[in-house]
Amino acid sequence: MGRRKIEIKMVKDSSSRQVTLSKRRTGLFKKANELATLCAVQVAIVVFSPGGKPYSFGHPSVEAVTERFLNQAGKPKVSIPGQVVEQSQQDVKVGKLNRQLNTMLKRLQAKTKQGEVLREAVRASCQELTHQKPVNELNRDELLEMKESMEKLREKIKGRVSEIEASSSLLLLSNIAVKQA
Amino acid sequence: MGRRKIEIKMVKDSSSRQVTLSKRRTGLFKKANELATLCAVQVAIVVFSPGGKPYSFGHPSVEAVTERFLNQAGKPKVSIPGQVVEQSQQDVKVGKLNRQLNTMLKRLQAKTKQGEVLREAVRASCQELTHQKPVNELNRDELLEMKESMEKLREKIKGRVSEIEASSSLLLLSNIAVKQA
DNA sequence: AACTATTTATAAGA
DNA sequence: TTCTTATAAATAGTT
Repeated sequence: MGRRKIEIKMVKDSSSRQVTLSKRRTGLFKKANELATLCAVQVAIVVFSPGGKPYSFGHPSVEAVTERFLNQAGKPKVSIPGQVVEQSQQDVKVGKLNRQLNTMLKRLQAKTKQGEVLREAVRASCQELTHQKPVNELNRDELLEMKESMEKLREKIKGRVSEIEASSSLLLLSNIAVKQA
Repeated sequence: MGRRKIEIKMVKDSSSRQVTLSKRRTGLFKKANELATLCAVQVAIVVFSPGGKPYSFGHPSVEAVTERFLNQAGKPKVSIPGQVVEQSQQDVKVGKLNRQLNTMLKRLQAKTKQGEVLREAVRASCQELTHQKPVNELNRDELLEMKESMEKLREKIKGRVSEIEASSSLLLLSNIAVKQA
């Protein structure tokens, strides 16, 4: 689309590669925005440059769309207790089940990494609060706001712990079932 | 880009909206593929149609790119204990800290949803194993493979629980620090 | 960043 | 849906 036709191969010159990236990234995001508007769809795009810089576009947000995708991608197609199931779903192959378990494992590994980031953030926040930004330098409203944020976060984390413990128990059960065989 | 110029507004006619979606989605994915090839970058696109159908393009994969994005998006820019910090980092505004806490909260909410999907998957797997696919219909290798998968998964979940508990304790500390003010 | 000559994407129509 | 084609839009090479 320009002065001459180009082959779709990696652009060798690093400098022009960056120019191409910048131009085409802009074009891609514009197209995505048009698609979202014209067709009333959700769209998310994430691009990582070779240097590791992230660029993203999302409607309504990258997080909303990608989480939705990740969640439904892992949603098992096997039957759920208490729900009516079709015959085709009852014929699920064992291999499929195994793939699902592996998918869950991968997701959990990702979450473990996220957990490390989170913990580090909390540590940093704590450090910041107690050593780098003396508490008496904050005004009353800022303190209250921060306190609320932290309390909410703590509640969420507590809830998450019990959820995970419940999952863990179920896994123990299924593990025992296999051992009995 | 066609017979005539169109405004970038939602296409009213449902039928032509679907045609537009189909054509433009194809175009968008093609562009993304070209970008990945020409510029040696990672790209992921996710589109959800109004009906909820997901369409995606990823290089090397949607999962790899979106997980990377989600993991690094929350990485705190505040100082980390035990590391050398630059002066500019020590001047972090309290508002920034608060935004980071809010970001963490959002991420946790997303994880909570994921946890529900996971737990349901485990339930379904257990059900499948004990009721729908009698264990004696599986061969020895299949059983061993499944058992291993489950044990790995259980270990990961246990690890995650202790991580979260650690975070929880730190949060309690920081909460107390605020209260003292 | 701007500027165009071209290529590419695509809106309508079949 | 798929194809055709006139036209709008994107962009490669250049300044």
